[in-house]
Amino acid sequence: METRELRYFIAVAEELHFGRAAERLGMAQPPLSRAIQQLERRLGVTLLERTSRAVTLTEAGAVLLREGRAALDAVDAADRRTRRAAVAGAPALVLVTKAGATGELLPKLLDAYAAEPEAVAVDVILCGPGEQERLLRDGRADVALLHLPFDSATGFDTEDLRTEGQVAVLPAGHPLTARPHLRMSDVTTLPGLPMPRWPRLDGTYPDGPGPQVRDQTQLLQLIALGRAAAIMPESARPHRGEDVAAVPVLDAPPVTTVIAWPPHSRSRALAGLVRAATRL
Amino acid sequence: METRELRYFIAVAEELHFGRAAERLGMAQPPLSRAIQQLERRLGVTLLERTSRAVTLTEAGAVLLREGRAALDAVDAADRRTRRAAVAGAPALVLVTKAGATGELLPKLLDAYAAEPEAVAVDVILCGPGEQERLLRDGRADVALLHLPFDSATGFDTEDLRTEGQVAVLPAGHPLTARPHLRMSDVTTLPGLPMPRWPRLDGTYPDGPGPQVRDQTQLLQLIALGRAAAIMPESARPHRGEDVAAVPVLDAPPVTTVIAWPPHSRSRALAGLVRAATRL
DNA sequence: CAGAGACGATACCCGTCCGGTATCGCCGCC
DNA sequence: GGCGGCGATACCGGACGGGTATCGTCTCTG
Repeated sequence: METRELRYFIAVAEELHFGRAAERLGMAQPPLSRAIQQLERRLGVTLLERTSRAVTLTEAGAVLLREGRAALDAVDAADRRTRRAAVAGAPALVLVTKAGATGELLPKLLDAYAAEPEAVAVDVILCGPGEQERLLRDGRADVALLHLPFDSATGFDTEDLRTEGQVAVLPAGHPLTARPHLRMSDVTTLPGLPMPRWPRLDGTYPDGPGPQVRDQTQLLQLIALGRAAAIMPESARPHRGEDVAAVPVLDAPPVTTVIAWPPHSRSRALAGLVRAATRL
Repeated sequence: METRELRYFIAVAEELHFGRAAERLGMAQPPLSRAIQQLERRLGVTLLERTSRAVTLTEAGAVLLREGRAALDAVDAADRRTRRAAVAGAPALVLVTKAGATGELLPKLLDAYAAEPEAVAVDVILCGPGEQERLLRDGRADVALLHLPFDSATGFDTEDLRTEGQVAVLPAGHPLTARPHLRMSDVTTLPGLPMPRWPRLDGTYPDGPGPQVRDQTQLLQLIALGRAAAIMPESARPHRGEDVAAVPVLDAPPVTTVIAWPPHSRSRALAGLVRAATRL
């Protein structure tokens, strides 16, 4: 099976329409039809059920869509990491983490690693929630800082770095800020202070009462304005009070920050960074 | 990057010899040379350093060898799992585990799962130590029973099933068998009873004094003959005494049996099997 | 020191296969 | 019943993969 065939099939399986898939691939429809037929013939498997009105996935097609995406990610990762490895003076490691979520842990880690004799240049990518896994999987990043249980570390090697409780972040002066600590139920049901809605991976937002937010800054501003409340790890709490206050939430699930990397990529540089992280 | 190019490069990178690699690939040497040049040109990266006497990997080449193997495994997995998904009546799940190492856990699991209403056929593969990961990675198997810390579950999702201590297995009548329990140091230094040597993944054996063994049966026979001793999980201990005796080893690392599967393959059947396993 | 041998690169040729255009067959819908 | 949308088929040209023959270079040897 060639990656070209995989790319073709995935386009068709996602569009469920040969014409649109061909357009997306920048080619004409007939060779695409033929390529899919050939793929089916070589596999000995029917991947798509076609009528002149609709195209649907067979069960085997659904399997190939799932597995094929993972395989293409792996091929892309090989491509990207190889290219990066060849550029002299380029960052030898790319670290990805959620924007504004690691507090002082990230600078500490970078400093500690940079102090090592064999340290190499480390690039940092800050991205939105949930994107880290994809970057790690398709080779745009080599290592990530993740927050369990929010992020999923499935398929990666990890080392635990820190476990912490969560705090409720509320507008300064809100009655609850006088309390020494809170419970989840105190915070999730506040009238007039709904929890914000974060975008899904595809950019759409779930339904609900809360305001839509894209990043930490927006969130803090909304809280300061008295339009929202949020629960976040202690270390993500803003330190200089910008009209917001933080109160520990006793029964919020603890958050573990882990350093994660693809299990097969045990380069010297990566090993050094992981070592530096675990010594923090 | 096409899988054909990856296969070619990996062959050359492993052989470090274009002629032998071409032979292994069943093709002539010149087109192979050209394909590698083209791959290097497209990547914009030198992968191999050639003289007329030797071929060596560049750093980027080493990266592509590692990453490319993983990528090819992922493509092969997509191929195999798609083929299997299409065959009606074929086993919908393939479980792999080390031959003779799971004791009664495996039949219990299969029975428990088979009793479920939506159970599908499960094939079982028994293989040598260390091979499970590869089968899981390249799609010949869907789920595995692994023994931490002996096997590595990196890159897979897992659920813990059981943790147990280890026992020393000794020839019946050996003085140590009278003791109620032992320490590692008691067993590893026994004069005339060396620990056996297991084959590596490539089939070669490490150097050392112990006899070479390939499976559990050989091992037990050698122990019964008074030629070896071994340390193994309690559940792997032979139950009908075949001239061997087992004594708990207090300070041996505990062994955890886990059920493991590729993180992206969350099929209904697999989920059912994992559920049955965790309920045991 | 010259010649043989090993090895990767180059030159050149042929067949296959990929991709394009034109068109067909089928089906739902005004 | 004709029109339009959609996937399949037919056919063609060009690119590319793979084969054989040969070269350039380096090393070892008689």
